[in-house]
Formats: sequence, C-alpha cells, structure tokens
Amino acid sequence: MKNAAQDIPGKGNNARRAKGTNTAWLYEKLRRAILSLSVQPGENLEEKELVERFGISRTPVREALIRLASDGLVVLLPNRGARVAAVDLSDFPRYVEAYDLIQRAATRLAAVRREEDDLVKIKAAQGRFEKATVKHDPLEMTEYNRDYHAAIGDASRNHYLASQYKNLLDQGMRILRIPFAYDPSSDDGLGNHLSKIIVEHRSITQCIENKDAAKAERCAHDHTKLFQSRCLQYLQDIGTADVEIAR
Amino acid sequence: MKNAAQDIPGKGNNARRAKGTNTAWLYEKLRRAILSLSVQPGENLEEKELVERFGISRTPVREALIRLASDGLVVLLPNRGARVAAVDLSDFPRYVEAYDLIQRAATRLAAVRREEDDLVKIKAAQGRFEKATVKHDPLEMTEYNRDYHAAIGDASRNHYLASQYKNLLDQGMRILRIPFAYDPSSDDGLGNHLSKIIVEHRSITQCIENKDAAKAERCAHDHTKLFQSRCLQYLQDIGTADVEIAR
DNA sequence: TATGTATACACCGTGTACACAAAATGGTAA
DNA sequence: TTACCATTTTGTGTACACGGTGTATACATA
Repeated sequence: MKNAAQDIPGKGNNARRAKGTNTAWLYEKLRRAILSLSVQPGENLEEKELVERFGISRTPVREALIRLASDGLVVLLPNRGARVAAVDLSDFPRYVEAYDLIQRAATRLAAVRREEDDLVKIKAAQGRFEKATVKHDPLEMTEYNRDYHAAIGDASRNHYLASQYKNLLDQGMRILRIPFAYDPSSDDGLGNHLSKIIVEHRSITQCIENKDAAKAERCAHDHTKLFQSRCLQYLQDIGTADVEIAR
Repeated sequence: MKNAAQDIPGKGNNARRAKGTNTAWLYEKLRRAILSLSVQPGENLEEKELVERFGISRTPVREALIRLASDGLVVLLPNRGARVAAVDLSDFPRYVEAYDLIQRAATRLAAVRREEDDLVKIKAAQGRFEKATVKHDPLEMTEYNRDYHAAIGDASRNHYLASQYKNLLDQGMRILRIPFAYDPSSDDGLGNHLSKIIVEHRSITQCIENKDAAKAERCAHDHTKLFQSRCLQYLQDIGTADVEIAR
C-alpha cells in the first residue's frame, strides 16, 4: 500500500523542462503508466512520492492528478490523496454496451465522411498494430489498437463523438490487455485470436475506404462482439467472474 | 475585454470555507456562471481577478479552471490564461448528431432498467421544469430540462452512457437557451413551443414508466428533432446562420 | 517631413516552488 | 474501546521566475 508508483519510469530526462510543460509532461507519463498497468488499479499515488520521483514541485503534480481524475483514470479522495481508478469487471457488460454504441456510430460516420488523410492515418495505425502482433507485445498491441480506433473516431469528423470514443478506448485499454495477453491452452489460441482481429480491422478499413457505411457499422459491431466474447472466455476460464483486477 | 467575470456573483458567503472545499466551490460557481451565460463565451478569465473576487488564493482557482477545461467549458491557453469556451454554432449539426445518438440510447435503456426511485426522480424534475415554464424563466427552464434528461441518464443504469449524456447536456445548455428564450412573432410562439416540450416530456416519462423501450427511443428522437428545428428556425429568423454567440 | 517597419524594453500574467495550516493516520496509554 | 498526541499528508497562501504582450524608440523608405 505504500509502494506507490514503484514501476513508473523515472524522470528520464533530468534537465529542467521549459516553463508550462511540467503538468502536461507528468500527465502523459502517468497516463501511460496507468493505461499500461505498470501502476496497478487501486494503487495509492502520494504527492510527495511523485514529487521526489519526477523532480518537479507539488503544484504541477496536483494539476496533473486533477486532469487524470477528469479522465476517470484516477480517483481523488478529499484530504486523502489520489489513487489509480480500480478496474471493476462487474460493470464490464455496461462498458461493452456503451462502447458498442459509440464504436458503431463512429465507424459508420467515418465511412461517410473520411477524407484521404484520414485513410492514411487509419492505415498507418493498422500497420503498426499488425507489426506489434508479430512481436507478440501486449503493450504495443493495446496501444496501437487504441490508435487505430481513435483514428477512425477522428475520421467521423464529429469531435463530440470522437472524444467520447477516445475516452471509452482509454478506459478500456486496461481491460483490452486481457484478450491481447491471455493465451488459452484451449482450442482457440492467442495467435488465432490475433489473426481474427487483424482480419476484422482490415474489413473495417476496407469499408471506410469504400464509403460503405452500413457494412462498416456491421463490422464494427462484430468487432465489439469479438472483444466481448474473448473477455468473457477469459473470465470463464479463470473461474472468477466478478473480481476486480488487482485489489 | 478586461471586465472578465463582471457578472459572476461575489463570494456571497464571505466566511472562510472548510479546507478542501474551495476548489469544488469555485468550480460549481464558475460552471453555473458559464452555463447560464452570465459570463460570456470567449470571455477572458484572469486568475488575479478571480482571486480578488472570490477571496481565495490562486491554487484553488487554477485547479477549478483545470476541471472546467476538462469539461470543455473553459479553454486554457499556455502562458496566456483561461477563457470561457466559445459556442461555435458551425458545429451545431455535429452536436445534434452526437446528442441524438446518446439521448436515444439512454432513454431506451432507462425504459428497460428503470426502478421506482428512478421514476420518482424523473417525475420530480419534470414537475420542476413545468413550473419553470409557467414562470417563463429561461434560466430555470434550461436547468430543469437538463436535470430531467440527466435523471433519465441515471435511470439507464449505465454510468458510461450517463456521464457522456450529462456532458453533452451541459455543453448544450448554452445553446438550449435559444429555444427557451426566443419568442418568435411568427405563427409558432414561445408558449406553443413550450407546450410541445411538456407534451413530449410526458410521453417520454410515460414510455419509461411503461417500460416501452422502442417507443421511448422514438419519442427521444422526436424530442431531439424538436430541439433541432427550433434552433434552426431561430437561426433562420435572425438571418445569420454562422456566427458565434457573443464573439 | 511623414509614414511604415523592426527592435528593445518594461510591464503583467502565468508556471513553479515552497512555506504554513488543517486534516487524517497511526500508535500509545488509560 | 476511547482519548490523546506525534507524524504524515493534503489544502492553501504566497514569492519569485519566465514568457508573452504592448509600447516606445530608432531606422528605413517614400
């Protein structure tokens, strides 16, 4: 309970950064640490420890924590500091419900409104994801999968939708590592699963390129179902359907 | 350009508040001021002025501004302070697009999952809204309309959806005042419009009470269209379709 | 001489660090 | 268990430094 942020990489660049960049810098650093699960859900984040670890003062630390709290990645307890938001698998069904809704809408609209440069970005992220699957790196897979769908969100050219989509993608990154890291010994191994994801990504990209809105939405929905079933399979296999990850 | 926050009510209670409440207090105060348009979109918010007006130090002021920025109500410019987010009517169509999506989903799910206490809250907000229409108070109407729909969001029992819905409702409050305050001399006066809203609210509530999901979604969609057409009518009448409200 | 443009400087507001105050925590003793 | 105190940690106030902006002055040009 006291070893907060033990695994967050140190400041890396010890040099003092330009004025006005400290808060944003720490925000990014902590955000990545949380989303990559290198700090555990529920872990305590003490201001003093963050100050010492990153060599900046308490003001930017507090401000970064407030921004993370607005994203739902951190919970602030009055007079009792901050902790990394817990991953509550009991509302996983509700998460999927919301995610499916937004993903279908965003993907459909991307097919309607995408421009050439949207397509370039989508394909670039798709390529990075596929490379990560070859390396079997769960962290990169999760990250580039997120980037791929975020690029589709941008292509919808509706920033209200896109920002909600990105928010859900972020919230989900910590769950997404399950299907990306879990290798069941059962019939349907990890490699098989990753192939399915790649095939579906290619289909979705193709629909967007062809401006086939209806099919894009169907593919997006199928993609959600694949994610959902994979997670449920994992939960079934480990036999504890209603625990939280890490406390 | 220098009279930032001229219209925000003073600190009201001059007594020093308990430790840990200042940021939240100022956040609420500024949020209401922004949503009620008593500070204009685009207006500059200087830390020094807020400090003097509200009698608290810069730290909680800065922290409140960061929270408001996360809600999209304030824009932070690096090294150049904060200003109230502009209301850009040029992406009104995109706003309605996202709003319709979420409202339909939330209202449908509320019809599926509502419990007795949800219904009580929904009806209470509905009643307050109707009372506000009698008084013809645009501020209260906007506020209670928001509360009514937020209660439906809670009844959907999906907190991802509910928080996104509330966020959109907030963003929209500054636009919503148009249909609530604008009284066209044309065929369809304000009173008539308000009656329509009340009728639609009652329909929606009835659908939720009856657990008629399909009809609830249809009514929610109709409700969005009413809002949309009213705003477009206003923009048409004033004859300037692509300006921002107050710079 | 009048006007337009570039540069230096002072002012002002924000970003950061730090000090103090209040609240919570943990431990000890009654 | 309860009350109390010491320690720790957060919330707030404030000083200082850096960066941006506006203004004044010098220079170039017509």
